[in-house]
Amino acid sequence: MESHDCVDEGAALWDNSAMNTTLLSGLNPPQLQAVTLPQQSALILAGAGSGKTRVLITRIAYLISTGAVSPHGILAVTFTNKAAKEMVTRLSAMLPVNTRGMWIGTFHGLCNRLLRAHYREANLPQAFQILDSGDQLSAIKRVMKALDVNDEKYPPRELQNFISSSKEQGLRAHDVEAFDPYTRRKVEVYAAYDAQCQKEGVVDFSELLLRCYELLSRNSAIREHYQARFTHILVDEFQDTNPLQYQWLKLLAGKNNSLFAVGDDDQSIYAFRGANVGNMKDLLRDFKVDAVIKLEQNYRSHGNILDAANALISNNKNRLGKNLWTSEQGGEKLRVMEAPTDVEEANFIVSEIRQLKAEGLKLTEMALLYRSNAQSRVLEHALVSAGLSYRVYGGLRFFERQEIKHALAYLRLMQNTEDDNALLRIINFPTRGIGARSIEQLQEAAKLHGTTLWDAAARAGGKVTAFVGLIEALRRATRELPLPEIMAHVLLNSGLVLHYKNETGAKKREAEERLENLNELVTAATLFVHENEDDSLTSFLTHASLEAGEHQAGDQDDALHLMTVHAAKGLEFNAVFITGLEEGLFPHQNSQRVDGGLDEERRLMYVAITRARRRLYLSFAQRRMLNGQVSFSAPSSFLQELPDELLLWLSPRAVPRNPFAAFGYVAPVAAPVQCAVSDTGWRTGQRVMHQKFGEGVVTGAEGSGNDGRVQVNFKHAGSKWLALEYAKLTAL
DNA sequence: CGCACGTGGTTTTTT
DNA sequence: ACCACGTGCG
Repeated sequence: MESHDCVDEGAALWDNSAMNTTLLSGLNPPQLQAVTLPQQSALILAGAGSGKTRVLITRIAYLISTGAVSPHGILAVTFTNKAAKEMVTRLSAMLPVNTRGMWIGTFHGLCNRLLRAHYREANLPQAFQILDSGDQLSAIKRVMKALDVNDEKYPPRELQNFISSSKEQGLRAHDVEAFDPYTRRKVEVYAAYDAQCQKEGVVDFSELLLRCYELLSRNSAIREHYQARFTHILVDEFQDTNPLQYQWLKLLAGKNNSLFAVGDDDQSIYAFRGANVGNMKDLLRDFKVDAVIKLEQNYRSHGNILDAANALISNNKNRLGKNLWTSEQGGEKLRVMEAPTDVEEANFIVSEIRQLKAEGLKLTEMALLYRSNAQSRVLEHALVSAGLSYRVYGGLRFFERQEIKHALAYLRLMQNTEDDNALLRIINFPTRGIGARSIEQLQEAAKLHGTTLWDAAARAGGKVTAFVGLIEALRRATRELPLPEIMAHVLLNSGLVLHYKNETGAKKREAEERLENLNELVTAATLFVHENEDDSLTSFLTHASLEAGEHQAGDQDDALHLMTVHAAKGLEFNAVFITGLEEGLFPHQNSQRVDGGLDEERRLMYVAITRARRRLYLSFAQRRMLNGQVSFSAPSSFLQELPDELLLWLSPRAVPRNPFAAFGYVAPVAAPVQCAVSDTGWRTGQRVMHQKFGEGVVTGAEGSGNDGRVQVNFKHAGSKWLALEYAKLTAL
């Protein structure tokens, strides 16, 4: 990613002293300091584009090449499989030793590895299966049904959230404080859910971490073994760790090991899923870190882009403090466009893309970013009409597709008959005449005898018996086969392939795609066998759950990148379009409800801006289709936070400078106004004063004249609808 | 059993 | 506007 990588030089690599020069050349002073730090815990505050991944990898290479540690003693943790893979690849290019002794992986991957190695001590079956969030949700629904929980009062999704976030805080059901009946009921479901998972031999994602944490904290022999082994623990994207992950790291680090954490508090954009930036400050305290190293030189963006990013982020409170700079001063100004509608915004973007393309910039070098997925629609439409190829990132992943999940469920059930989730998924898919009624009977029988559904099915009759026979036949026939052949056999003999082949009419196309995916599944299995030593079925199923897989074709085409700002973190492009910069959309209106929500939105904007290397477009629309209705919004307040002199307006300037910005006043986020066809004389975005409620911003209006009413978001009193007949409002 | 229609929700997401 | 999910009918 960073341009100057220092690899090769054949023989020199084998010579320690020569190698270090090769390794270390091209590092700037703080980077060098970070890489060559003596054994101690450290926090590397690494700004966007400052070479943080490079530092992390070079640090490992340095430690090994100087003999400070053998590969055996390295534990490197990331959040995504992609990051872990990149680390392994770059490291093996840099080091002549093999990377095998090192443990490099995601939190979940590493915990899985530990739990497999010590499954008895962790009280798990050897071949325990991993539930993805979809599986987890259906498991929760089953528990709720069994406990007769009202799913209107307790939406399953909310329970899922409750359980996951409790686990991420390190709390078991009995640890959760419940003072009201509502919470007590949720705790009950939590406890029953965990019991069900235990019985069925499955674990969800957060369970992997919590169970592993408990294993290490309760079993001193195992803990001490790994503490003695992993003398150097390195963590990427540390700002994204949740409390449990941090506790896990602390446990492994013990008293003597060093924790080398790399992160950027300004790029913390995952608080909504439990990430705790506070871990950075805790780290300083808990590990008595005396040297915080800041990587502030940016190798990615031109000066103007960086200045804009710095200006924006300086509005945030509670930063650890960091200011990016670059030797690439100046560059182009940021281009700002106000369009009347979302459609015209998209058309403008298309014409700019065409222009850039004509100038020789590849489509892959451009990215279209937006705050929410729904926004891609209009953009896609414009791109299709213009004949520009693009790829939307995010969305359904390979192993999450329905047909793939069905196929894997057969394998899971064959391997572990206790897996009720898997059984329920396929007992009647393809349909074999086992209806809801029969399934209910099975569940009752299982409950009555305290057995699994499989055992109940074995004792049932008729069509259920045939199903049990099918699974057993599949198991028998594939016992001795290699993985890809098991896969192919199951696909053909389960009736899955036939089912999709028989599809006609409207569903034909869809079925064809599903068949292709099933084919791809055999390919994936073949690939897996080639790439992994452990080519067992269990191992493949784990791979499927833990690595839902980007498994999409078309990477080689010259296609534009479309994605949410979240998905863009860690990437960079020559030209970036940040779209939909409207108050209520970006910053998103919902962020208002959350403590620190606006700051997180601002960090998100910071991430978006810093993706651009040379050219950055900022665009917004006065009016757009939102949730099936036309809504009107004011320009994003973030635009006001960017210095005037860095902006090049391609449309007449629409954003007034905020005279209060200097005093730290930030207007509340206004919701996009729906159906704002009104004649009240008040325009959304207008700042107003009310005698009782004080200062606020008009966020909506309807009706006309004194019969109308306006919605005002007050700085202190919150959002209110006011009838104009009575309310005395003055414009500010 | 399978389809048709109705209903509710709609920020961001990795494992 | 659109999608995912659930219920009720043929």
